Amino acid sequence: MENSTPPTRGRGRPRSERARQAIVQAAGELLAEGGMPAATMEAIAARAGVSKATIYKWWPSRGAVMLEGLFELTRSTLDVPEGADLRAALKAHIGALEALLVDGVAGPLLRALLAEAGSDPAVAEALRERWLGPRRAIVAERLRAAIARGELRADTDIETAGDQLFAPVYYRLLFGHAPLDDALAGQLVDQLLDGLLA
Amino acid sequence: MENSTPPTRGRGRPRSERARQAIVQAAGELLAEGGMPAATMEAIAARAGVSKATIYKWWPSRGAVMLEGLFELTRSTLDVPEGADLRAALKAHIGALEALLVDGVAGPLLRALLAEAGSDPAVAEALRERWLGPRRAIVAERLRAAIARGELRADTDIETAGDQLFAPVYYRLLFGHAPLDDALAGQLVDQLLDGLLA
Amino acid sequence: MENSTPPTRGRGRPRSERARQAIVQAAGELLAEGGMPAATMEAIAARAGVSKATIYKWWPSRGAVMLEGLFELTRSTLDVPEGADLRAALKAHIGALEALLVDGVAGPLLRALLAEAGSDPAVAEALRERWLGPRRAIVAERLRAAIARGELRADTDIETAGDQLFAPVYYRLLFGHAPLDDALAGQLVDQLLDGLLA
Amino acid sequence: MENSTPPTRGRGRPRSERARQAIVQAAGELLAEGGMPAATMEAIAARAGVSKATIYKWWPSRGAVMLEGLFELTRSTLDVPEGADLRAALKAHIGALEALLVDGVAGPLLRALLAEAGSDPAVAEALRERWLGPRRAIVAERLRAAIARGELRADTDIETAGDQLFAPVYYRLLFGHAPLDDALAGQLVDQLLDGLLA
DNA sequence: TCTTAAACGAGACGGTACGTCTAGTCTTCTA
DNA sequence: TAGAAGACTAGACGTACCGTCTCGTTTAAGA
Repeated sequence: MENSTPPTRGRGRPRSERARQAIVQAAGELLAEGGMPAATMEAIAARAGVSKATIYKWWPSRGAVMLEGLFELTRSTLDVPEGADLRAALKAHIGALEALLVDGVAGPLLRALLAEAGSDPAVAEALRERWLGPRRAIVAERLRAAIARGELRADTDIETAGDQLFAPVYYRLLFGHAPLDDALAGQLVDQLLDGLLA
Repeated sequence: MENSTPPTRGRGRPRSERARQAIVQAAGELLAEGGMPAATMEAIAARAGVSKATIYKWWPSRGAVMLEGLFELTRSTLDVPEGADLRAALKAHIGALEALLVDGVAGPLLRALLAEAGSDPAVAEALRERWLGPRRAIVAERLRAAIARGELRADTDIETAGDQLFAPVYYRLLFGHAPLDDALAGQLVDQLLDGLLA
Repeated sequence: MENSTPPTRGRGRPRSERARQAIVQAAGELLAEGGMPAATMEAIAARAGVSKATIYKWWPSRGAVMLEGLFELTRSTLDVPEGADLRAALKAHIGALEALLVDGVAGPLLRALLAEAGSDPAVAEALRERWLGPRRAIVAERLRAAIARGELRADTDIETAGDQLFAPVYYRLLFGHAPLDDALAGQLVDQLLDGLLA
Repeated sequence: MENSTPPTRGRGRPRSERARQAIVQAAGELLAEGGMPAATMEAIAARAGVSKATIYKWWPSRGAVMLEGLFELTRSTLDVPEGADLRAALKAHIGALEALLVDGVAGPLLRALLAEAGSDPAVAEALRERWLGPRRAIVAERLRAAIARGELRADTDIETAGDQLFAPVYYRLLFGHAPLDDALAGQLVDQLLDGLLA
């Protein structure tokens, strides 16, 4: 009878979970300390106490390491406040995204990944699939439900509405022309729902 | 007031305008062809038929070269449609930005510069001062006038409104999750002005 | 006196003779095919269908594996033609050495070992003890007997005479400036015994 | 009119003679200190205060660097004692070769090069052309003259005679089974010229 | 027959050198 | 004196092999 445990426990020495974590963490630390140019493979390996070959064995590029770092950091940040009303729920989502990006390494990490995405389609794809997609899906679902309830206009373009709620957060992160503060989420939601017209 | 003396004509051989243009153009071409990793200083110098030292003599970094490339490409794209009404004027502005980014090298150029901005504050500053600032100022002025006319609500946050109009364009450029098409400008303006509420 | 207990037969699985042979043979094949740089431990293990750890368990270094390869190849090449006269016996010895080195892997093997001997005294020692020594001893004995018989001059330096008979074979093997052919053995012996003087 | 100075003084920065010497010297020192495994490209570059790229720019391999080192060390060791009689001249030649190899780095250098010659035909060729050839040519000429004078037998094989004079020196260098001392040269010449027969 | 223990294959690990590439700087000649 | 050519130092790149280390498996001796 077949063994049902899935990962097909191989014969050789198993992959070191300790090494995996040390690599991902070292990458994040270096990025936070010295920006993208400091997070070289060489430095990551040295900081993690790991051989470069070990990194290349499990990740095809620096971008891939950082992707894993980003997803590890933000594994449990998609919890959706179920009961809240639409306005509060949207503000909560945007506020959570801001909180995620404004401190810690997630902000620099995401900036580095957007840079890599320019020349590495795999990184771009992963960002869309695993970062952007889930967040947009939650909000899209909320908006769709609100339209169905008659709370929002029927001709609302959900894609674009999502952009208008989330895009400013990335925009301010990247250009740095305005702060990512508490007021932002409120203004984004209120202005979009109520409209600017007098 | 403009300085009329042609910038301190020194003793020796004057700076070659031919070289300047060749460098900036070569940088743009390489970026368009092979993305950021192809636009090395070495490759730019070779393509432009120029010595690397000449590039370093006039620009402090690759980012600075690309900044000049971006500004050269988009020198005359801030012409504002004076007479139009608010709605049309905003759509025209957003549409012009989309057109600028969607074809040619301005899109990749801007992505590269946002990456560099992460580790080079001078690039970040230049982007804010010379790219973002003028565009935001024009729209901010429009919005301010509309508020004064009583056309828009008095409590409108102009900064945030500008973000909600422009940020989605960069957002789609960087993540590539949705197209930068003609419909976008219209949806952005209409949804923001009218609001989403039924 | 020989120990008669077959080397402390322990409890566990006995050493695999099949593995030993596969390793030594693989090393020789790889050396013959791609020279020294091809005969890596990794490649030997792969070719032999053996784990690297198994090699390191029984040999301390690559040099040691190759030593065993050399001695295995040449186990029974010291048979001495008893009855022949001095001149014929010496020619037979040199000819046998040439034959050994000129085809098969013994030549490249010996070259590799001489290289290793430069940085590994154990290899140098083993080469002297087990390769050079026995061959020189046989010839030295022959020469000593001939001196005793009055056939050779009493002031002959046996060490140096041995060198003059054997060294040219290695010399041509290593530098490749002249062939290791049949004529060589005859010329070496005749010129040394008869002298060059007219 | 063409410039007659041969090396076509180019436009750019000229090759640094200081770097060339430092590299060759560092290679020799490292070889002397730690044998072949210590003379890595990395270590040579570090010791010479030179970038690895500079080494690879001028030499295709470590073997090529060492070849240049050997030839530099032994540039002026082919001076032939013209007037001496045959016996004395041969002893002088062999003694000079011994002196060259017995101290300093020439011995280890030559051993390293013979190892490389096994897998790099260019090194083998260079050794034959520039190391072995000149030395053998001088002795061959001497022997040829002696035959013409009737001092040596007419049927002497000059190639083989050269081997019998020189090969033992390399043989002892490589195997280390007997010293490279002053007596050797005398014995080699006397035994070969006079023959071993009583 | 069952236990025990050594040797085995597979293969991941930390380390180190490889040869290549790019960044910037420096030196020389030419325009 | 600017510019082109090109050699220079510095250091990261991704690859390969080293020798060591866990694993799970195999094989025979001893209980």
